[in-house]
Amino acid sequence: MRKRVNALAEQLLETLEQQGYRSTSPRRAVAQVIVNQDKHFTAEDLRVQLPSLGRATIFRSLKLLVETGVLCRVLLEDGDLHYQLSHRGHHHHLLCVECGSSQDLLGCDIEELLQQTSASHGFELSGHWLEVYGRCRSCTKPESTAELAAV
Amino acid sequence: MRKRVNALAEQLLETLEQQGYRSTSPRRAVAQVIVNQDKHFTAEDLRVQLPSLGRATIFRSLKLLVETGVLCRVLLEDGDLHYQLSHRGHHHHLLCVECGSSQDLLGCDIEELLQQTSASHGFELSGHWLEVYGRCRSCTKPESTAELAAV
DNA sequence: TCATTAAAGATACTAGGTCTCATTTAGAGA
DNA sequence: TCTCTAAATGAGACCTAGTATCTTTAATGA
Repeated sequence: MRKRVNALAEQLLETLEQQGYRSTSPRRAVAQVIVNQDKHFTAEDLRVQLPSLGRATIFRSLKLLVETGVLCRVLLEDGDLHYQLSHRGHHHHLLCVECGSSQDLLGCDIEELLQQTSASHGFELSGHWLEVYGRCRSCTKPESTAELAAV
Repeated sequence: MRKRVNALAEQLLETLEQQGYRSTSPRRAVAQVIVNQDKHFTAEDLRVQLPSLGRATIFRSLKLLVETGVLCRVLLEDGDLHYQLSHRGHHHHLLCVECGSSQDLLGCDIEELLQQTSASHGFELSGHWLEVYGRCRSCTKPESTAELAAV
């Protein structure tokens, strides 16, 4: 388990190195913490888990990881922006408003639909941002432990 | 021209009054400036145009107008959130990345598509956020004044 | 017109992020 | 392996967007 996580963290650092960035010990620490997150997180979350790193270093690392495509930003319903690992190029998220987990939205042919609709408005499409909110399978299960605890 | 704008500003204030909020002179000033904007704007934009109002008042007014549905927030490509007048309930925007203008996206059956796709992920849909970016008709026109000026 | 109470203004504070600058360090080359 | 240099770090000032608090002002119903 530990090994797999470290391997994934290694992968992030390799992505940086391939783009000419150095593999430093603060970056290794950030990568390790990021791959251990089980949901989207904020810079503050990292800061708490890495109290020995400078604040600026954390923000710089996040920015770099977003630029290199390792992380993506997710927009919460209230307008807050969080970070999470990005597994593919352009994609969208299904965000559970209850547990905060997120899945990638697959098989959604929104691009074509948007292309058509934009064209009909005389608009030359260049990009879009889509986030989908709801409750995931385990949060909708009536016999979930959360439900039982609440009763 | 002036009159029409004032009438629209009056309408915003009436919406507030109908919900039990007072029609004060700072709110009238904010409403007037808002209806004069030709694109999405920030609190800072209002502050510059209304230097005599307190900062907190501007933020309070914006918050109130968003809550009452008069304004909506638009997400820019870089993650910045701006404000703009909202003409309908739930809707999406086509944002021109060149001139900053925005149109409402009409005739986009995205809700149904998302409903289906979410369901196939075992996800109970509760909401979504969509912004579409591109270039509007006048910014794509090759003989636009902007193009000529640049040559 | 007066009393009540919402709203305003001033200002301190918070969150999230950037900038500057002196110091440290990764890693390329001798 | 040592040395050099550019890249990266850490500390902390600063910035932007927004909230909280507290005192004063003013809208409105009686």
